[in-house]
Amino acid sequence: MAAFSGSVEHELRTQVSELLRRRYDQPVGPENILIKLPPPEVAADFTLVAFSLAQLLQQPLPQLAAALAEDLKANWPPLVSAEVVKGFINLTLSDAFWCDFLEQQRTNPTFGRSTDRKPRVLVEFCGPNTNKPLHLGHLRNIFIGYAVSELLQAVGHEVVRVNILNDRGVHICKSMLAYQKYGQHETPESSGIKGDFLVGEYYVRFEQELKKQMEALQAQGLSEEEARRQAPLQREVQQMLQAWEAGDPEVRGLWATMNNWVYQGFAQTYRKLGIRFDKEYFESDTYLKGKELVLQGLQKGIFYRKPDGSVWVDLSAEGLEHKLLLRADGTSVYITQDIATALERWNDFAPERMIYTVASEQDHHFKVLKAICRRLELPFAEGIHHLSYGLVELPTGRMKSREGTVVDADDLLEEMTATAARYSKEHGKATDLSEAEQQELFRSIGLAALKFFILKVHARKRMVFHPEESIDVHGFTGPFIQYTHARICSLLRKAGILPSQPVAVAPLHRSEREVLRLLYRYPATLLDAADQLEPAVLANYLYHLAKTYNQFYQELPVLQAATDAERTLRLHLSDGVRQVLASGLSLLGIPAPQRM
RNA sequence: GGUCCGGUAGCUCAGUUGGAUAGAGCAUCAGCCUUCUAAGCUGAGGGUCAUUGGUUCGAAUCCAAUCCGGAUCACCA
Repeated sequence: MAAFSGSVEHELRTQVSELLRRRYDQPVGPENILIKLPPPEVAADFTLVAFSLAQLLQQPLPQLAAALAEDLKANWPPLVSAEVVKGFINLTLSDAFWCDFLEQQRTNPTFGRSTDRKPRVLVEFCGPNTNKPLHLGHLRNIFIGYAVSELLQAVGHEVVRVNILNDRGVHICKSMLAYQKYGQHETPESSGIKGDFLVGEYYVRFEQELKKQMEALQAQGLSEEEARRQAPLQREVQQMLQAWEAGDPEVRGLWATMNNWVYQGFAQTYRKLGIRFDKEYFESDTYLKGKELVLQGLQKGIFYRKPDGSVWVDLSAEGLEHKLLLRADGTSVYITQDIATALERWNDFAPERMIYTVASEQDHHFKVLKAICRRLELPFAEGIHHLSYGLVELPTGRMKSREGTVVDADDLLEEMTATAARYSKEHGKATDLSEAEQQELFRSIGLAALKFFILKVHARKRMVFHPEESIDVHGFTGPFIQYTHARICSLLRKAGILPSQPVAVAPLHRSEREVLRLLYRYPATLLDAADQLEPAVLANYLYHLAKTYNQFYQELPVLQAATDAERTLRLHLSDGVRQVLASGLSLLGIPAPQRM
């Protein structure tokens, strides 16, 4: 059905271009012809904006618009009316056109998706530390990254979904050290605590114990900075990091054990969220690489060495600053690792683009990364793209792990599920389902509420997470769209086998047309959302479609329609909406239950 | 201080890339279930699109300046 993605606009542009050339003997390229969608109060399907054409052709606007409307009516068969209002020409297409569109749409299970193949793209998202559970911030990252992956795939890209595990460093050693001191060989099995939460508890424990030690030292008159440096735990954790880097078997063993606990915990959470990765990259694999690349750059004179031995790059030509790449002791810093990881990904998959789903705090970091890769003339440099999203804040302000204001992903999911269950039971919903089916349903409704609440906001915007609003099921929410879908499914079940013949051309009601116009926009919406890497575009569209369908549903009977032709049309129309809602929700990673 | 991002209804957000009288949801108020799932639908009130100037047939949208909020400018990751 790629043929229908914007085909009317395309055809219209070509027509208008040709008609203008004939009438005024002047070439007007199709790209100069502006087609818009009329506002709701105008009962037309498309609007041709003539202001700029009048200017371009040096013709008086009223005459030009009138002439163009006449020419179009005479030469473009699908058109039944062309009304001129000021500089707008409002175009209405025939009922036959829309019925034909519906028939094509409905019988095409992949309507909206593009069949042409586009280059391979790599999308990184999630990026957790392996010392604590996933939290609300990761959820926004994951939802955006996953939906963008789905969108890119839907429009024809081959997509590689990757995760990056920050599995080494001093913060990882903190939970290890605390476990070593206080753990008493506790395991997820022995404690009954999910692995990532168990490790997280020791991370918190470390910070608490360190704080105690620091307070004792500060009481003796040391500054906070000095107290931190001298605290025994701080020294021990540094020693542990060195032991880890030296490959000490005992430390490495503990590290592997605890990380595996965390990974098992993450895997459970990923499953609940309905996401997966094609490949996971571990920082512990790449943190030593990159050094070679820097030394090559140094040889080529792209970088320079300071007297202390550290290596730097001067990015002032790009409006950036001088950036350290290797410390005086030869060890690499974060950005050096990132170059190495990018190279590894390039070697693994040779993607046209590498999309990094990372919070906007790191906007500057990615500018620098890209600039350095350009300097090194790495083949993937231009393909580096930072998919930047704004922080999630709570009504009380930013989440602070030290202040215990972090919302854990697992807890949140449980709450959403419980709320969905409470609502369903209070309202006597889905009572004909089995216990297991109900549980599954509640989970999918809770997930829908959460994902949609986050995805409906444009990624670049900061957002405040209001718990009460996020679990709402009314209005502009995920459950509302699910509900519309489930209601259509119910309708179609009652209708039995759908009439297979194409709909007879019946005069269309206004609300039927509005639904058709929206269905028609689905392919273009997907292209737009994928192009912008913006799931919110799709989320907004889906809400709009569901809302418009509900208006139709309220206004016109389907099963009890007056004529067979109307009944068939409305059933087909409902089926078309059902299909697009299911398709769109799936791209957002939201399940579409058939009853609720 | 430099750079980047944001500022639209009481609150949370859209706004078809410069087009028609700026739209939704929540909240408030008033209606609609003997008919296909009321997690729905209809209506009302609610706006100096941060401010000021500019660009033009036309600006929430583009440009400039200013104000407010946030992020960033680490030998942290």
